Amino acid sequence: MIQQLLNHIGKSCSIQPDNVSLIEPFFEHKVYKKKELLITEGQRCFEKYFIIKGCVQLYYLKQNGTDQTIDFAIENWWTSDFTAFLQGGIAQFSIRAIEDTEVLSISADRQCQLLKQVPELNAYFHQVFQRAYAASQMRIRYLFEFSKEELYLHFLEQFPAFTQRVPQYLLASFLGFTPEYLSELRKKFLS
Amino acid sequence: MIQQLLNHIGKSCSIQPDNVSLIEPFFEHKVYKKKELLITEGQRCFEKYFIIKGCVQLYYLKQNGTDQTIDFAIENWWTSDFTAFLQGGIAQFSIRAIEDTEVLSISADRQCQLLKQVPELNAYFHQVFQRAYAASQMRIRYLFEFSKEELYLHFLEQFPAFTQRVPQYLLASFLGFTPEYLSELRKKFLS
DNA sequence: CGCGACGTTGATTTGCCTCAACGATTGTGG
DNA sequence: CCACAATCGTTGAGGCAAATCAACGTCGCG
Repeated sequence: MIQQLLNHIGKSCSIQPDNVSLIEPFFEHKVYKKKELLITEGQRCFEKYFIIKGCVQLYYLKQNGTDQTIDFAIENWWTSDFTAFLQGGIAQFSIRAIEDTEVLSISADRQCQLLKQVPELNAYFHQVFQRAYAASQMRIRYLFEFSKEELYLHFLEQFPAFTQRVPQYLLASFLGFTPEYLSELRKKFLS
Repeated sequence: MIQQLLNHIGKSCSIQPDNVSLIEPFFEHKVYKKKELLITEGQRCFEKYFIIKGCVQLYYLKQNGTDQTIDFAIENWWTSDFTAFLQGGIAQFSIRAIEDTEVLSISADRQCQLLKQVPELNAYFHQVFQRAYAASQMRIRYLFEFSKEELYLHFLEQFPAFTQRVPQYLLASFLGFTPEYLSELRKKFLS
């Protein structure tokens, strides 16, 4: 469990074996059922989450009452409302488990202590966030570059496995259009 | 010059005084005239840039031949095509100076060496990218949440200074719509 | 079985783009 | 210092992608 996180860390930086046992107690193991919320828009958010198993959705509520999904996170990804996490402030997003999900969570405070004790981990998080930011730049590019139809086809191509994993209406919410329009597209490209 | 970067670093982590002189030679000071390119879509990109002075635009070329701006960067921001930077690959974006601009640049290789010698800097970059990623999450939110009209008004409100600094057509390109439509909006809200 | 979640279909509307043409402003070489 | 070109901004007509709204299948679950 913690081992999975350690493996992931090990890819970016090497930690002294005697630090391994040091790291574990900083994290809290949490389990969520499908549809449960990890954090809620409008409430304080102190924590970030490393997904051990499952899948979650980062989203906010639109004026019309439907969700807009910003991002999905699956095994070995970090997720949170990072603006709130950084400032210890009010979350602008919610995070919901869309499958039964296990995470390791850590609060900003405890992360701060952890990094003092095991500063090598900064190299790990540097990597994690540089990659996340790079992916985000590309995401923004695609949002501008592609029509909704192209966004859909591009997603199918890049993440065919994901299509099995999430229901249609979540896909639509992630890509930023209505389930009705997705339905139209599926009819057009039925295979 | 290097001092400006050191100041910025100093806000996130403390470096040993004897490391200060160590850091400088890893960076290259470069100067660009308005409209010059720092990196070019389709060519290799090895470097990232810390803006000392000026303003640059990260963008790509759309099919219709116009630019789509992904991001601006000004004093004390890092910019690059990070996907290419991380993989030493082909850039999918160009970066253009939109004012006369001075930067400190560092290649991925040299950054790697630097981080070996001054590992404290990982804490700095961890901060930088976590913040950048947080901002990117919010950017994506706004792209979904707001109509073009709202995007425009929201930008005016959040970055009034910027409006003086960049021409209208760049603003339109950043917000993702046509100069013609921006013109319509300006007429509507002329103050 | 009956209810709620999910998906589909079609009619109508609209936000924004495209294209084309025309002022205004800037800058550059003669 | 002017002339001419290029850059930048505006205006209007016409068109389309995608949203909205409403209604109807369909499946899984209590």
